[in-house]
Amino acid sequence: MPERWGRGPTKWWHGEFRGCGYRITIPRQIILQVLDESKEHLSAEDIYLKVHNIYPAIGLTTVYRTLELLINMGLVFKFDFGDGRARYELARGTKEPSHHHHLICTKCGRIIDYTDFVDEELELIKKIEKELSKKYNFEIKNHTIQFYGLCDKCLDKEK
Amino acid sequence: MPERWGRGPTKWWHGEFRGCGYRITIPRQIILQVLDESKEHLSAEDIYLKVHNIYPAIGLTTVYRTLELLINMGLVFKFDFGDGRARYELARGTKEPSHHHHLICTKCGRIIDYTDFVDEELELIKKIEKELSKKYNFEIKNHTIQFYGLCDKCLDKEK
DNA sequence: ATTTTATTGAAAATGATTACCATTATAATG
DNA sequence: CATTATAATGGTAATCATTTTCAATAAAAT
Repeated sequence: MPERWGRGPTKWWHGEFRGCGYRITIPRQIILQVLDESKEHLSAEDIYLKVHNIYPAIGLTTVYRTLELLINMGLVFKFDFGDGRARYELARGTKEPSHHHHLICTKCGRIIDYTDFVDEELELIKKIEKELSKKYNFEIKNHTIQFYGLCDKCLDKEK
Repeated sequence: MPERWGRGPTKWWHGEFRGCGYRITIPRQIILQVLDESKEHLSAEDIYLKVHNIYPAIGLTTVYRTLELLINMGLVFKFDFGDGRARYELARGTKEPSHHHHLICTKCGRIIDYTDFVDEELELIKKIEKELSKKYNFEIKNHTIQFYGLCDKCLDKEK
């Protein structure tokens, strides 16, 4: 759904920004573009490097600051895979609805996204979400299911 | 099951240590004691402070080192709730089998352990684990289910 | 075009975790 | 029990991701 709002590079999230009283700036546009173009779980530095390729004047500080803003707006999710750096991902990717279920190798840090059992999982998750948010009066915005262990390569190396 | 292996402070994990060629030292004993006596999700510093109360000569470095050792031995699990500090927990508590399913408030960092739906969840988790480990040749050692959002107190404050 | 004020970027500060290294303590051996 | 080899320790310094600070800049309202 590109360019639905008139000519020029007007994007879907412009309205969200204006609605919150935030300004639309070049760094913010490019950071969102980078997030939108990558499916991977990007660290702040990953994002910084990609952004830097497009527009070198943008600093790492701005990347962190913008990510925090986007998280508060609900446009970005932050993940922690236990390797000391956070990962960021567009909440509502322009592609399919995101599914944050991972296999994480505790040795090499590899992250495998699996999409098996999506239906069964989401059914259970939805049910749990409903009950828990009622019981604990908790507003659930996101969830993760992570399996930790050793990937095939690291299992081989152990022998 | 206290003191089953003769007199003196012989613990269940002594065998595990000797089997791996590791020495049994005072810091290690106290760190394990502290972990065993707390149910909470302790940070390294939490553990350090508790350990320090029992035996002040033990340093923070040793706490970190010992935790890493215990993780590699499979006796301790490390968690990351996204607040910048890792949390540690005995894998096989002397109490009930541990269940790492949490509600995490992204505003104040509060962590709620819920034990609802345990049976349903574990049934699905077990099934998924079986299939995924086969499909990806991945040795699964642990898993987490986390829901992120706003807790009741932080919801109140928003108004 | 001017003005207000949010946003930015560089550098410094912070906080958790890790590396270094000389000292100490465990446990194997005589 | 004394000796010895070496694993383990603890304090300090280093590292790395993330935040804070602050003067300069740019967005958008006027």
